[in-house]
Amino acid sequence: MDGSGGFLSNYTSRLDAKGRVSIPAPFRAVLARDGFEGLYVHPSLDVEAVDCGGHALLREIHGLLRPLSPYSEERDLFSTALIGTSEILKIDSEGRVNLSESIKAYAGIGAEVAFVGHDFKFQIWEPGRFRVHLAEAKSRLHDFRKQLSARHVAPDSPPPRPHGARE
Amino acid sequence: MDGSGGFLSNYTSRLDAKGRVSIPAPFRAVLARDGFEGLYVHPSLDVEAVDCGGHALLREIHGLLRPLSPYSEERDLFSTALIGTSEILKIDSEGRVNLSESIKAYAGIGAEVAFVGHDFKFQIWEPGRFRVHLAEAKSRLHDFRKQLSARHVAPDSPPPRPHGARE
DNA sequence: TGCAATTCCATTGACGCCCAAATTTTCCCA
DNA sequence: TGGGAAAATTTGGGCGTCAATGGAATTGCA
Repeated sequence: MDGSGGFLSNYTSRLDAKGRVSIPAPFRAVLARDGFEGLYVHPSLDVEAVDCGGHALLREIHGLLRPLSPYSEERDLFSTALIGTSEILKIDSEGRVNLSESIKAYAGIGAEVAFVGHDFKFQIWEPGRFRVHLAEAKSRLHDFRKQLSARHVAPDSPPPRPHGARE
Repeated sequence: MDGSGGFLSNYTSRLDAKGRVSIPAPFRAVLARDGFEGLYVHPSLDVEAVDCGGHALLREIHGLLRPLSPYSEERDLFSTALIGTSEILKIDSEGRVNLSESIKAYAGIGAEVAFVGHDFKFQIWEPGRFRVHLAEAKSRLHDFRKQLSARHVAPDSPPPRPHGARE
């Protein structure tokens, strides 16, 4: 099912003999609503996967660049990494795309890919790498929540604060 | 009776030949009041069960992401664990859902499931695991209350040593 | 003209959707 | 307080649609 929100959940599927993969139908529904023609794609900045999306993703990218001063080195770097390596893939009438060689190389993609929802965009991973990445993400999230809860309720160990200080 | 509050009590039922389970009617009433279309589902962050709900649960999950800056590595990572593993299940006209394979795998679900109310959300468990979890929860709660009462009785004596110093 | 890439078409299987039966629960009245 | 009727819920199944996949045909390019 597909709510009215963004890209959600994850799906794995095989490339066929010609190297095509069908974008999961729920994701296609989001793209259709977004109204972008084709699929906007660029290598992800900090992981070995590719970011995909439509207008919403583009907006996010431009939002990242806008605050950077026009001729700064920083802006140049981002612009090179994001825009310079972007592609727009065609989506055939069946909802399939053909990943370019450079994309497959970057993400280490072979016979299968994993589609992973990130609300305004989704990522394409080599499934094995994704499993590792997901485990890492869960573990980090677990630590993060532990910190949060430790701060919120200190069940039976009142912080060794001298007096009755309100926080 | 079903109050006007959240998800309450627990129910167990079997999956049918097509792998469907009907959501207990009292829970459906809560969902209807919540107004969410479908059932928002996510592997629980703390236990081997799945969290289910509507807008209220969605708010909890997205609330973890909101404070993180848009294109940060941390944001990406957490959204992998949160959004990438969420699903929205369709509820048929009889109030049944079809659990995905990944959900069943995560929770170890076979032929039966237990629905457990948690106020603003409910969980789906493999019944055996739930019994174990419940037993442990009771035991932990017992210890916890013991500490509390001990503190009351001895108002100014040094606080009793906490139990399990945390996993 | 041969090769490759893209578009189009067909098959398969899964899933959503609807209808019907049976069991359980609720409520009312004797 | 017990029986029984009515309603609601839980089950089971059938059918149609859509998505995924594989192959065929057509077009463009060398």
